[in-house]
Amino acid sequence: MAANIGRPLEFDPDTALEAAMQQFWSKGYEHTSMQDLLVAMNLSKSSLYQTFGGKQPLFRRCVYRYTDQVAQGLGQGLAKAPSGRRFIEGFLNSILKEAQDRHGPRGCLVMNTATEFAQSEPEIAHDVAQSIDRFRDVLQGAVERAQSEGEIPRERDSQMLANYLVSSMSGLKAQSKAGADAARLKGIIALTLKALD
Amino acid sequence: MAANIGRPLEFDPDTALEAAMQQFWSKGYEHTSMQDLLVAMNLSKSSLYQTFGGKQPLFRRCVYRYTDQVAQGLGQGLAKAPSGRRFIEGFLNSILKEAQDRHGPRGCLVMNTATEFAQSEPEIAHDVAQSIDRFRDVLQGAVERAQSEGEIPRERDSQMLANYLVSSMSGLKAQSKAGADAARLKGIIALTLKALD
DNA sequence: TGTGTTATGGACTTATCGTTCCATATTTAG
DNA sequence: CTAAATATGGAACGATAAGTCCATAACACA
Repeated sequence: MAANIGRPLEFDPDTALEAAMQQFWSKGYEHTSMQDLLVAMNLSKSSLYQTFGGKQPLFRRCVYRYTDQVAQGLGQGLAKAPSGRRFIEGFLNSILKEAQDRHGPRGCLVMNTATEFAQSEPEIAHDVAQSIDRFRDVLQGAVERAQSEGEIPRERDSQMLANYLVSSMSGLKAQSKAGADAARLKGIIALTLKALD
Repeated sequence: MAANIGRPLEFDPDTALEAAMQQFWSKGYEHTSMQDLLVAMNLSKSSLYQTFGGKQPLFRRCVYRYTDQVAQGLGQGLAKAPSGRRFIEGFLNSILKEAQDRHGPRGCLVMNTATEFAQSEPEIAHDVAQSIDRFRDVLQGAVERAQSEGEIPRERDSQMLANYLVSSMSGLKAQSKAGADAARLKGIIALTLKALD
């Protein structure tokens, strides 16, 4: 496939992609210029175009990468968690930490993308919907584990609960980004968990 | 104050502002160009700059206008509602209608603005935080009315419940914008209401 | 009617955007 | 050592953005 002939790349595409993702996550698509990307990724314009095809294709790869990382991270967290319920609690509480992150609260890249593009770009809207369903599926696994462990009533619809958790996460991250303090977020989280009983 | 001397305006500033707000709500700040605004508002560039000062000041006035309209609309809805609880249910269910709106699901202009600017523009972040608190205050009134009517337990913290409702609304609107269908939204709404019991 | 005041339309300016292109550098295969 | 292939750096391009400026139009008042 990839011919091993010719001059070799002077950068690691994966590292560059990660840097681009961080930029888009912090500033959104429109507020990130090519210049910003070139600096963050530490490569030349030609290399960016040759390797990633341009700004928009790069962005879509970043959203995909983010989705993978988050879904995979949640899956691993669930595997290690002492119980499904505890995992869900930890998942919601982790939003509190984001506010103290060095980047500040950046929200969820997928939902940020939905806000920026869902209305105008059908292809990106499709990516977003797929990402959301991936998050939902992992959380549904957590709900079902909690049900099997007796921490959530078995008769509840696990898929709906998972949809609810995705929606709640999105709301919480938006509140955090909009300046809500820790006390407010904690209160919202506590109420959110009530719906699981 | 406003001198009534000189050539009179050929447009109604309030109508123009409403048109600008609809544009910003539909497309966001960056995706709305001056050209878009001039067409939507039906006025000349000079008039826009003279009357509104430029794109950013116009945008902030639009966000303020939106906040006023929503807060006032909620207040009137609450006054007419048969009960506090019923008002809250109607408030959440109204998000379902937005998806069938001729504009499509546009989310909440205030939260869209938070997503686009909270990280980079402190002044706008301040406006956003104020708007959120105004929404919260109206909803807190609804919660307290429901408590006095025996539909929500009196011992619950009405302010926290109101914060929770704001966050839930924001999450729901984001899900709607991201393509969630009516069934999914209804399920989330039903779960959201459980937290009030 | 004339003067001061504000509004309007449109040309113009300046900056920045994403993208393309080409000459040059660096590698592998034969 | 040569030729083919790929990567890189930087100049140049076309488009579009927001914002400014000025000549002209339309009013109120005296």
